[in-house]
Amino acid sequence: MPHAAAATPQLLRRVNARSVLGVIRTTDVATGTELMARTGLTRASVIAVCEDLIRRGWIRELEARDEEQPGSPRKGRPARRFELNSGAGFVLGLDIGAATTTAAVADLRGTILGRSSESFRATDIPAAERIDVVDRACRRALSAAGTGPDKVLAVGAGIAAPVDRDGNVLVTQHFWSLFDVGLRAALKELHGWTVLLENDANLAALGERWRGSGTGVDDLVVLLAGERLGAGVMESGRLLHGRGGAAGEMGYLDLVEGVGSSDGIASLARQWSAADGGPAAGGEASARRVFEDAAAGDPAALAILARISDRMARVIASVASFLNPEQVVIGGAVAESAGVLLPGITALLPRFTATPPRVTVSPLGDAIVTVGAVRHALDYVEANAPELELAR
Amino acid sequence: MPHAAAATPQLLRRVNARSVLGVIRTTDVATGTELMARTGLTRASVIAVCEDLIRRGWIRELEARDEEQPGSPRKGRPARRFELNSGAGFVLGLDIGAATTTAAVADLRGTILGRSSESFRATDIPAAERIDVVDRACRRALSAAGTGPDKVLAVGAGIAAPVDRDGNVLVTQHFWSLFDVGLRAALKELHGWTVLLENDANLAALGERWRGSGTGVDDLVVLLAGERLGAGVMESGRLLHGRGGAAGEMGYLDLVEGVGSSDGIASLARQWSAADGGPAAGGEASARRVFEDAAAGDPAALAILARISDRMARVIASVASFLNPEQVVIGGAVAESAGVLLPGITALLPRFTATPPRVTVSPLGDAIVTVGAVRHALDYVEANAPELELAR
DNA sequence: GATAATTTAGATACAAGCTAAATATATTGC
DNA sequence: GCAATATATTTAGCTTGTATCTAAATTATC
Repeated sequence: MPHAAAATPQLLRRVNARSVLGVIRTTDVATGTELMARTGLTRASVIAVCEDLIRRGWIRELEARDEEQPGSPRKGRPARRFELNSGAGFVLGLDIGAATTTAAVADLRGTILGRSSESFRATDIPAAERIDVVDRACRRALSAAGTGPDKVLAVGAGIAAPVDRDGNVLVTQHFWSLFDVGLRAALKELHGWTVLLENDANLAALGERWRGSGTGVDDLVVLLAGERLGAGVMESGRLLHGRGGAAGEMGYLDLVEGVGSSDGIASLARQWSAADGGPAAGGEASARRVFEDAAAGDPAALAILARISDRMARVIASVASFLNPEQVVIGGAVAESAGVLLPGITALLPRFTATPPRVTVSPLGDAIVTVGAVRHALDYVEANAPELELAR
Repeated sequence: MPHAAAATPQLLRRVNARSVLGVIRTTDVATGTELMARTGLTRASVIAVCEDLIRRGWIRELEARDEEQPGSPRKGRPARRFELNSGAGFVLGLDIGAATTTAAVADLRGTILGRSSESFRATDIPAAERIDVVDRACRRALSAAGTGPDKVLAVGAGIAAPVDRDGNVLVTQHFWSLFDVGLRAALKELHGWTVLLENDANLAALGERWRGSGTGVDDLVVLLAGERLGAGVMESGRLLHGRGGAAGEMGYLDLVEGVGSSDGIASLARQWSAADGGPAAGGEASARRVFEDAAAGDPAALAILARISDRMARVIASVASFLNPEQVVIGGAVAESAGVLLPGITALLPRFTATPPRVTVSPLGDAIVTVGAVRHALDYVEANAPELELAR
């Protein structure tokens, strides 16, 4: 029996409050008149909503201004001015990798105020120790941001494993299974935080659409292309998960001609330069070395980059053919270097797909997942504001 | 400037009316008390909403019952009983193929009451003639259903071309470009109908989720697998379109090992049986013949089916790997015959993907697209009820 | 066959939230 | 100082909801 929630008059206030808050979030300061124009509400309603929001701590009213606003030589009675109380709460964005966890703290505007990275002692440490390291990264980032754990409204966390729509980790991979219930329960108990787990490539897509090269693109694919290829897919502005959260996994590349594996750019550069008798295989720097050598004009390195371009073109084309995104962004550790590949990839695409997307490289660098995690947490906060309790 | 619509008190009635109508749609008859239980509204509100809906023609009140209801030996004051006025309006579902157009008429419950197919004189006839044929199919289907054009609330129409979220046809393909503006404008002018264009595979997915083997599955892929492979993809209960509506196109199969083209099952069966020196290539019946021969134990035919199974397993695996659907349905002209392929496909899947979906065959046969088109039109009607005007 | 129990209907009171219109209040410019 | 202007505030009224009480219709029981 679907017991739908009845729409009571209070629903109107919730809807309108969210709408007003949405406008205030996107402007520096807003007057009542501006809010009327942008929400379609009458002044009485706008004021009532604003007073509500002030009481709940989400916005605040500015005092009479002394200095002249340059852009607004106004006459008439001065308007009441409202602004977002951006420090009323904070969110955490986590990038939990195999070796390192990075935490970022942002205010309600999404301004990142603090960061901290902590490395794990080893890759096979027990879950409790792992959670401890994550917690330490969070605390340090909060300190750096000048705030504390009780001000955190939500935590977005990215891991390199399939995560379904409800934030549950697909348990086929032992390594990450510890994080599913464990992390959420631990941080809930320690600080009362709500943890929103997501796949790292999915968060990268959120981040890229928010503050990367795909701003405002509704049909966007982000390829994390460092060691192993993984995709975060947004269609019509929504993340794709699939039944068990494994959407964006690229195992099918094993079967694609001219590709054959889901190895990433750094991995390929290393393999192929080793095969060429280049720098010893396994070297951390050898991938970067290939790009440097190519920049210096080394023919062997250039040949490797051409092979990588061909391969990436096939990968991107296969995705573009089936999902028809407007844009594909290459992100991850190699994003900076990958810029030189773009002309080659773009030129090859029409050979492999009838619907070639725009291809760009992420400007977010290492922060791509944490930025996305922050966005994910903010999405949650914004969806639940202003009912969400700020004070604690 | 996003001029959001203000939430006025009338919004509540709209929301609640939709919710009440949704319950009535899924039950045969509903009493006030049942509606209270399932909507969470109070009796006063339920009655007010129902009276509204009666006035607008969407539901009607049943008279006092004479006969005993078997399942309900009730005491107490008899309840008022409401039911959907399922004949208050109708929808059309069209399957517009290259050779033939089929129209289906359904009432508000989705019961299909009439069908009609009309063939085109040739494939290169002018747009006006083509639209004429479509119109004739519509009129005949409406007659068969015992209703008329003025009772049509919406028309869902499927074509074998990419259609974007707004119902615009990707103009790369000349053949279909005529249908974009032309069909919509013509039917609007002739009858005042609202035409909702969609890709045929997408409609097949809607149909399959509604009344096929994928009922209620949120992450569902339907493969139209007759002549050319095309996919309709639902993720989280929503259709995927991509930027230009080309999502679900399978051109990437050209690059997949062991596949190499997006030829469908019937096409492959014909090709391979001709190569074997089987029935002359091009014969309409030769595809079916392969399945018949295989059923009779013919080794050559069995070998062809094994090859087809391997190929389909690779196709399904590639999709499953990237989108992680819960289920993949094989539909289209060959769906009936394809049942024998299922064990083979299912057995091969784990070799090609870590996330093998359930694979089934569509029970909807030729009607798969029209059923989906009806569902598409009903979705529109239900989303706009009860504001949508019934009388004309 | 009258009475009690039960179930639903209908009526009344009231609260939340919105609009609309009239009135009041600061500020600028002359 | 006064008009013009832009905004704020107040008041009345509408829609829609909930909650509560009373009335009506039917079945079960004595």
